[in-house]
Amino acid sequence: MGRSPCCSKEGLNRGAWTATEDRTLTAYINANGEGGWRSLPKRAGLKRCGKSCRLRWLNYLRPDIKRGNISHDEEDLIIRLHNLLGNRWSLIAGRLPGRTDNEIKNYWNTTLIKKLRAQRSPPQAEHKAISMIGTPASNGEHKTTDPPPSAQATGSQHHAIRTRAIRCTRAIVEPPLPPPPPPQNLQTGGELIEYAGPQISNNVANCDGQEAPSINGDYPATGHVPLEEMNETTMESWLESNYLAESAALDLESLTSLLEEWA
DNA sequence: AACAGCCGCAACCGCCACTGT
DNA sequence: TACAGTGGCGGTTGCGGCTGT
Repeated sequence: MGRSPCCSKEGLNRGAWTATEDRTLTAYINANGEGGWRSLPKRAGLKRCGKSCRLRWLNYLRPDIKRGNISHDEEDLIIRLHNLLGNRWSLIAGRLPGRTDNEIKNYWNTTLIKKLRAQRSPPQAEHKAISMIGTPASNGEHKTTDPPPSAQATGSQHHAIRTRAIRCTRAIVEPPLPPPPPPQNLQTGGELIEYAGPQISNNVANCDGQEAPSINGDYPATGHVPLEEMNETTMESWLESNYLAESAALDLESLTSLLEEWA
């Protein structure tokens, strides 16, 4: 690959993790908690890069990980969220409890791309299908002049949000977050998606230092939106009616901020 | 049975934002 | 303000299993 390593790899194990390494890492994190990834390998007695430990824990060892068998509803949600957010896998994963960004990214790049490309095979349906698999954020602000592979394949025209998630953690006032109200399920086409919605406190600044829309712990009270009807438009209106009724017009930027708050 | 090609997924990488000094 | 350290993200790679010949 020819890239310089992010940290010294001398004497470090690489490649697939062994069961022993997994046990060591799990035991250490169970005893000491997450964090301090750079120094964790030394403290835990692992010959691994800290980044590698973090990735292994987050993508594989975490106890709440749900692996394999992505359901039809989950798949549908991934497609719709991707249509809205682009390749912001961590945000998408945040809407799918137990799923990791890496898993969703892999699933998208392997399974969904092909599936959706196959769907668009009829020429008349091409435009519609293209809009489903577009990468809006990538189109808008991709770092290079070359469009990303998915955009090359699709050439979609979408709202550009951002390619990378920007962490907005500045809280002007940081009251302890009350526990969220009991989850309210969003009715989907035949199944229920557990609502893992916002835990947004008052007076949280957005990226511009302005106060974010006041949500004040209000949670969805209306509008069971069948998943099959959920698209960019219905999702916006659903979000607007349920979260932003008191705020000014919802634009995609604020929607993105909202979704980031959820994550 | 042996080989080649394909595919899925775990892991690695560089980049960037955030935080503390 | 500048800088270094750290954490997190998305893109990419390559290994290993599976399938077809």
